[in-house]
Amino acid sequence: MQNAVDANDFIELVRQAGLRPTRQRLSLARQLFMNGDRHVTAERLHSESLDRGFSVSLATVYNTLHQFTNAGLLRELVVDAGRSYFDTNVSAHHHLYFEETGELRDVPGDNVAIENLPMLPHGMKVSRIDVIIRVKYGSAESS
Amino acid sequence: MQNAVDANDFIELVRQAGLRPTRQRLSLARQLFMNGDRHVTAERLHSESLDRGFSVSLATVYNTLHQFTNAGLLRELVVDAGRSYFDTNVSAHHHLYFEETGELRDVPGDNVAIENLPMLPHGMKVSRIDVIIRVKYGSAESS
DNA sequence: TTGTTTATTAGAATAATTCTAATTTTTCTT
DNA sequence: AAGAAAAATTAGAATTATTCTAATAAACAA
Repeated sequence: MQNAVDANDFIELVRQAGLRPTRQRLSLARQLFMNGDRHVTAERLHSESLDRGFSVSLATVYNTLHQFTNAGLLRELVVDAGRSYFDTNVSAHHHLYFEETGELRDVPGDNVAIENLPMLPHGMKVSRIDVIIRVKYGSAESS
Repeated sequence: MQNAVDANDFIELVRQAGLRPTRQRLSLARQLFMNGDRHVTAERLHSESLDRGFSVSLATVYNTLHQFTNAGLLRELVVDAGRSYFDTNVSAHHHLYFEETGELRDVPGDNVAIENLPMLPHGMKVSRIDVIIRVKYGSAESS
């Protein structure tokens, strides 16, 4: 177990987000960022924590997810009403959403071109562009 | 008031959606489709109805919005967690979302090109592509 | 340490939506 | 037009995701 990833490896990450490296935040950071990209809900992250034997309140999970999002470590993602996903991949990219299973998969950002952005009202800027390609079971043809 | 639009003008629309043309559905259809394109929430449509002196239950508003959506008369649209909008424009198009005000505006569909769709798993088809361009107050540059 | 600031927590509160079971309306059959 | 059957509407309860509250605990600076 010499070089297993442990929560302390995330102290700097959390500090640089302007947050105190508490046990909870470190543990959640580890769960989020230890492996590759993830799309996770608050509930899921919470129960995952409990399963791993790390007790944290749901309120803290929500707080942490929002703080990480504000710090640019996560991106919030809404695919269907009444449920937020948090994506650990914050680079420009889009999403493939499997309607039946609820699975969410990344699509490289350069696959999608926004051609003629409409005129934005004066003083407005684009803060983000979300593209969600919804797929479902069925034979050929896009709807 | 010879040719004011009244709810009966929507009998055929509702029938063709495979639904009985009840007072409630006709009145809601009128509110939704009488004027140009709209982006409306259930709560809004409900209170608008009451204001117009037409009493309908919130449950019926929800039922009707979903039935119209299933019939292809509306398109459901999720821009932020925990709130659905229903769009009376069901042709291919996208959205501009003003983060501060919550305003939602249509963008013609041909302004956005999806270049290299990733390989879809066998037997899957695209059911819809949602593009939301989020804008906020600020000087120039996209994020 | 000791005090001050910031986090965490359990549980209550809120908000949007869905469900339930009773009543009313619409439609179909005659 | 009446009666029966099917479908729709309703009030209010229930559910779900999320946020709030105010009390306790942990982190940091002096």
